[in-house]
Amino acid sequence: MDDAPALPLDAETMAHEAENGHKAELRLWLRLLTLSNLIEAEIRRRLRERFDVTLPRFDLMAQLERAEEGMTLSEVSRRMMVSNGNVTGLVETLVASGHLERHQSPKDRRSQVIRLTALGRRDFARMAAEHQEWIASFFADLDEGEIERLMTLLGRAKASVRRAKGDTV
Amino acid sequence: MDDAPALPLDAETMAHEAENGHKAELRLWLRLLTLSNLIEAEIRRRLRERFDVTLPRFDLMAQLERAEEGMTLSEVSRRMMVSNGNVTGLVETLVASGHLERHQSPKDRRSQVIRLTALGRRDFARMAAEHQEWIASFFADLDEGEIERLMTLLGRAKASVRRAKGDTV
DNA sequence: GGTCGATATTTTAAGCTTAAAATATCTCAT
DNA sequence: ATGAGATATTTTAAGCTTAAAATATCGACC
Repeated sequence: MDDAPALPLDAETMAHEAENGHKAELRLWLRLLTLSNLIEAEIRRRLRERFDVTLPRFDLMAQLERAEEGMTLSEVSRRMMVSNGNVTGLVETLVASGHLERHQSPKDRRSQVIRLTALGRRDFARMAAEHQEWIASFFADLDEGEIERLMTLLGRAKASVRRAKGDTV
Repeated sequence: MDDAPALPLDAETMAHEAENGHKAELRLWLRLLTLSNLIEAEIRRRLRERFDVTLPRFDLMAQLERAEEGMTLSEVSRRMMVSNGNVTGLVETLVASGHLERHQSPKDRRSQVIRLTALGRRDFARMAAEHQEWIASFFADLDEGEIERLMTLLGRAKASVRRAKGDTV
């Protein structure tokens, strides 16, 4: 903690910094974030415009799509990586709009199982089809090899982040 | 709209889909989003824990760091890519905490110029130093070449998305 | 000089998100 | 059986975010 935290940087180190003086890793993070936000904002805009639905609601329905027997709120919350309370509110809305149904779990009286209704499945299918086309068009200028390399590198980055997060623990 | 929207997929197409039946582009988007969210959540957590500050406030201060003469709210709003009303609220908070000062613009009575105070510069410098170390550690398992390739591919992806967004207009 | 469209900012309403606290129920070791 | 700790859910308070409407001012054109 005490060793030279603010030493002037040598020439080689400087050469690795960008025009804005940021380290390569920081520039990478900013580019990643910008791209992610750019895509997400456009998806939100289109979901709203085309289907009058929010992204969180779409994501929740996506989690339930393949769960024929439904899922508990906790399971949805874990998969979406959001808080329990968050899911409570989203489910409330989607039950009210007729897209979801909830039942007490027969095995655990603490739990509720939620499931897409017929309306929910129908509406989600429509939205998912367009959504997939949007995404494909976003990356249309990348060839197969580039997509493959991006997948690999992002996978390695994800592993690195998980390792780094845990290091502190 | 009428031409065969749901034709069964041929073998070659199927081969390009993943275990979960998603197209490569969709899997790429999900991986990108997951990584971005993973990093962002950890940064939010650490900023809160270490400095009791939120990410949007940190981002706003970051925008002002190099603007010796300050910036207008609109300029900040454009650079942060968030709404004007959003900036209004963040500035309110940071002025109250003594990190920002605001002045009427001498040239335009509609505009206000905001600038970091001495406290703001000092606190931001402390936070930015740690923040940069966090990011570096997150990507520590990637070598220089991998970071370089990721930067390039993300840059190409960004260009593709911008092109695709505009296509509809 | 007056008017009109553009720009800067604020306000408002709606919705998302979280952490933390409160309830209810479950599980399991004794 | 029972009591403790774990788990499922909801509630609450605080904060972020946006779109849209409302104000105020600017700039340019007639």
